[in-house]
Amino acid sequence: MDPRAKQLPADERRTVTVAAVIELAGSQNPSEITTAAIAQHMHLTQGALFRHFASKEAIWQAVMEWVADRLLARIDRAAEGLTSPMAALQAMYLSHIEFIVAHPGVPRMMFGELQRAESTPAKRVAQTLIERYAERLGQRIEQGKALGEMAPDLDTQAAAVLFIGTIQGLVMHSMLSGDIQQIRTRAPGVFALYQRSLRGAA
Amino acid sequence: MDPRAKQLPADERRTVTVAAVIELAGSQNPSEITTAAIAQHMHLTQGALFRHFASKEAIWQAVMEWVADRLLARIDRAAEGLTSPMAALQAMYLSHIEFIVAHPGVPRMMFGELQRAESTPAKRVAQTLIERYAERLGQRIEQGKALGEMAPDLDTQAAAVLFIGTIQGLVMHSMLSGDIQQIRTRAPGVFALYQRSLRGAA
DNA sequence: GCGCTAAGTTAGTAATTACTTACTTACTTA
DNA sequence: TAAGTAAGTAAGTAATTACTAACTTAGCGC
Repeated sequence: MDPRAKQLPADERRTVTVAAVIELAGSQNPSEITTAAIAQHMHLTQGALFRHFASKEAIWQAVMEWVADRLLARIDRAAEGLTSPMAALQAMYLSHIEFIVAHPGVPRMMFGELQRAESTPAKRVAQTLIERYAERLGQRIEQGKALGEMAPDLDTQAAAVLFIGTIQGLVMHSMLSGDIQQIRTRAPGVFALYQRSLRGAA
Repeated sequence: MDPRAKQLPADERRTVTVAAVIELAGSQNPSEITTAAIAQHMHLTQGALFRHFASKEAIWQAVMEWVADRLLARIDRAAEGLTSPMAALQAMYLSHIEFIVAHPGVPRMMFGELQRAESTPAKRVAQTLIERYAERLGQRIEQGKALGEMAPDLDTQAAAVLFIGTIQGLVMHSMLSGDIQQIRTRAPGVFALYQRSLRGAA
């Protein structure tokens, strides 16, 4: 049934490894993912992993880089060409939600990495990701104020923090219910509220 | 300097152990806290811990119970006697922020527990805590709608999710900056936005 | 088809970790 | 003060984990 792993060129094997970790993180605590579990999930022996990665930490770094690249590309593509800053924020929000539904392990890995005390390479990648993300949010919010779509007295940084909190709240909720799909049905309602907070007081 | 631990009665020793874990979680990844580290932090040998707790899991359960009791008591006390639902939410919010500043390890532990795949006793306590928390939020929001302080068409559950997200966003932000105190200065701005979203559209 | 190299396997190792147990010390109370 | 008990110590153990090294096998260029 599981005769033996097909041989793959090194870069492909690395790609597949990253995918395996992302998948595993969807169903178990990322900090408890062992190299043995990763290898097993790929139908490979544990030792083979170390032909392609110098250490477990290097695997995590590759995983976080994959996440950073894909997520930023995704929200950029979603907001591309949208002149309305509010519409752009909404598009970024919804594409982020879809990303999480497709890869439920991602928010868990992100939080897990940021939690670390030491500054590992993987943690630094996660930090840079959020910084870049916040930059993009800040730009759109500033635009929104300039164009009159958002309240002129809006606290840009608070609005960026709340945007991320919006998603975090949904993630928290889905972890409680255990059903990731729920995040999709709850998302619009939460964003509607967020939108109101940007528009200004009554 | 550190001659030997003073002997303590069992219940006091358990209390001190919980405090030690909470403290440790403030400066390191909760999932990496070992029983040896806990014991060392209390100036005790590792073996002594198991005189008072059947297992490490039992320690975590006690810790989460401590958190649940204190946090719920704190937000209840803060909102007590406030007739305005909006003012009550704000009081709960601010007292929660103060709780986090006093015990920065708590949100990390909460998230870490909820992340677990298996249903451990500690995880169940964390789940119950959030459920109770959400209940209280829901009550106040419903009151706010009934009294006209909040938009009548407000999505109660979305508002509760966003409330928690509000705090989660601040926690995320503080984990990035590495400075927990920042959460205190950023908190009012974020709550101001949240408040706007409850009041209703322009 | 031959030979070289990249990829995978197998069976380790050292370090760490939760937990145990036999013994010792401190405290209480009769 | 003597005895009993609760609390703490010291030195383990078995299991797990990341990583290694000696070997086997697959696949590609000539």
